[in-house]
Amino acid sequence: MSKSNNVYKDAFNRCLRLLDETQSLPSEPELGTLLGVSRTTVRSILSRMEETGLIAWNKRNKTVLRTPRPEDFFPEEETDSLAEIIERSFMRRLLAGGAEAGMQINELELAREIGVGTTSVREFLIRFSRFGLIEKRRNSHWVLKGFTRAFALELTEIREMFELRSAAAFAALPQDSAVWADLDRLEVEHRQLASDIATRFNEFSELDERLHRLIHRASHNRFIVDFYDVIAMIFHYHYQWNKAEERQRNEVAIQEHLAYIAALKSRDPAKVDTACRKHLKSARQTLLSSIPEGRQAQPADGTLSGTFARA
Amino acid sequence: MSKSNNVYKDAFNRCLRLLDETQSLPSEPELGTLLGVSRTTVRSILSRMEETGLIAWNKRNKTVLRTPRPEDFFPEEETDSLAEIIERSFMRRLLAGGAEAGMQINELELAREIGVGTTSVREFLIRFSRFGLIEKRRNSHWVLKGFTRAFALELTEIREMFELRSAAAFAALPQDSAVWADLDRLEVEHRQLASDIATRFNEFSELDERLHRLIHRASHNRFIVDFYDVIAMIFHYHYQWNKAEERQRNEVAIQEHLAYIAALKSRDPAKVDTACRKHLKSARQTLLSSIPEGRQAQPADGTLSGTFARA
DNA sequence: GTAATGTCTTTTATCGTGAAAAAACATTTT
DNA sequence: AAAATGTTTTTTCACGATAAAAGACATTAC
Repeated sequence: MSKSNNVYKDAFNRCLRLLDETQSLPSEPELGTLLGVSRTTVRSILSRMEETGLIAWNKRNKTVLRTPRPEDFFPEEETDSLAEIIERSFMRRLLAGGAEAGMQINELELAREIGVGTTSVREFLIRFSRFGLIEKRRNSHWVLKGFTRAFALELTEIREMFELRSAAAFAALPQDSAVWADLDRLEVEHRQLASDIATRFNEFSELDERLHRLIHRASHNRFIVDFYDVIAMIFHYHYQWNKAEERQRNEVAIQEHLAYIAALKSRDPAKVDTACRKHLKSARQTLLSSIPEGRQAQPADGTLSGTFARA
Repeated sequence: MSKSNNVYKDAFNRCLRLLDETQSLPSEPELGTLLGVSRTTVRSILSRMEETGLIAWNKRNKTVLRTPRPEDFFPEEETDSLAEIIERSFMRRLLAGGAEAGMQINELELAREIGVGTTSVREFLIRFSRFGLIEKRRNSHWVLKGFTRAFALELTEIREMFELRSAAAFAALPQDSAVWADLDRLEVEHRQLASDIATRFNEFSELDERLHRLIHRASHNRFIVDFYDVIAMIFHYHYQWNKAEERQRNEVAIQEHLAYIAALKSRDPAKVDTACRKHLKSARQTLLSSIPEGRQAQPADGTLSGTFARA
């Protein structure tokens, strides 16, 4: 097996959702742009849609024949890229416990357990190393540094430095900048979510990321913008892992965001600074409270995953 | 060819230099630690040394028979790791000109031109991407962002933020911390270099890196420490590229370093801040002055290297 | 009995290979 | 002639295979 066709399958599924809305599909290049894939992939999608009787396809004519049924879709798990599969699998092991700082990471074993080639695992580890959780020993294995309290403190220290600076830069942006419209839109979405908090509290993390990324972008500094990838990754898995009091936490965070947004709109540096600090402080608390003081919990079944071995 | 034995060759050369100093070599594990390689490699080295008549080897007895001759050494170019070869080759292309922002990077072509497999090039690009000079398009090629003025400004902005914080943390370190001895040692080396500047000015960049790394380590923050890799990489190639006024620049920098060291030793936050700012400001000037305003120069022979292609 | 050497096993680093996907080129349609 | 479709070429992605290097285990020496 050389390469999975997840790009095609994922784009196919997304294209199926498009069928609901129109009677005929646009041109091949247009579809390619829409789905973010090449024309080659678009044509594979169209071929299959024709075969399964979803559309009639003759050159420029792509007429929708019927609404897609559940069985037309490829299974969700077949649409993930290898990198996503490896990341999820790796993070599960990391957070599931038994993964103590100093343990060795075995590429070959990780690859075997996930059922992928070693090259993909190696490339994942290299990419992942920038998050500061693992480290490579020259011509040898990787070492796990652990998702510890120290890690969280180091991460938040940088985050606070970067976000205070970005927020200040944001507030100083000219009135006619497009960001103010983006901010208004985010404010509306925050208010909607706040009023619907009882049922939609789990939608907060996506909104959170969008607001912070918008603010960070005002720094116009690629290192600051890129660093948000580290934060986003950590918070993504942290949210999945720590569901305790999720609703209440998010409710508080939404209010802090609204205050933060108001401060930004005031364009008063002092107010921005205060609101930003307040929110970052509680974000840090949330993250820290989810990390046990000493070490990670042991796995439920009492066995150690083979991926991480004691040094 | 699956893997070059550069680890062995490099360790062999380093071991040869050890022969000058002693009549007999230490135990295998000891040698391994000394050279930073495994016993397997140590034994290969000893085997060859025995074969070429450099030593007599019988179990624990490793007697030196003769001083190594130039022809005993492996050629320098055979001791580089693939990663180093690829990095040098890539940076040469990048800095040699003709590499404008927005150009595409072709993995396959790069691999062919350097004469290595695509896997190694891919891994290099992934590792290199954290420097912020290239960016990956999803399921597609890499894009060159270019070694531009904007890049230098973004880099120095972060550097200044991090170093001011690290320097403050450094000055606050307890008197009995080991770093003060390290700092004293560096001060001595700076004074020695200053008095010998006429002949040894090119040794400054190594000293520069050591001082800044020592200071950054005081932050106790892995992201700050790791970020120095970006700075070190840029300055490394920048120094190789821009030799104009090198001696004078280094002379000035040494004096700034001495003032900076004195400020740190005074442990007065205000003095540290002033000295640090002053040095960072001139470092930024030096870097910026080497980057042409508009774009990189065109290659001398008028042809475009195939590695980078217009978008 | 500790620490070395000798031997065997496992892991890492790198390549060539082949399918998926992108990109380039050629042809047709409007 | 601009923009689509049809066709071919190139590049990316991922794998298995193999030599280098590390690591583990067994044996010997002090």
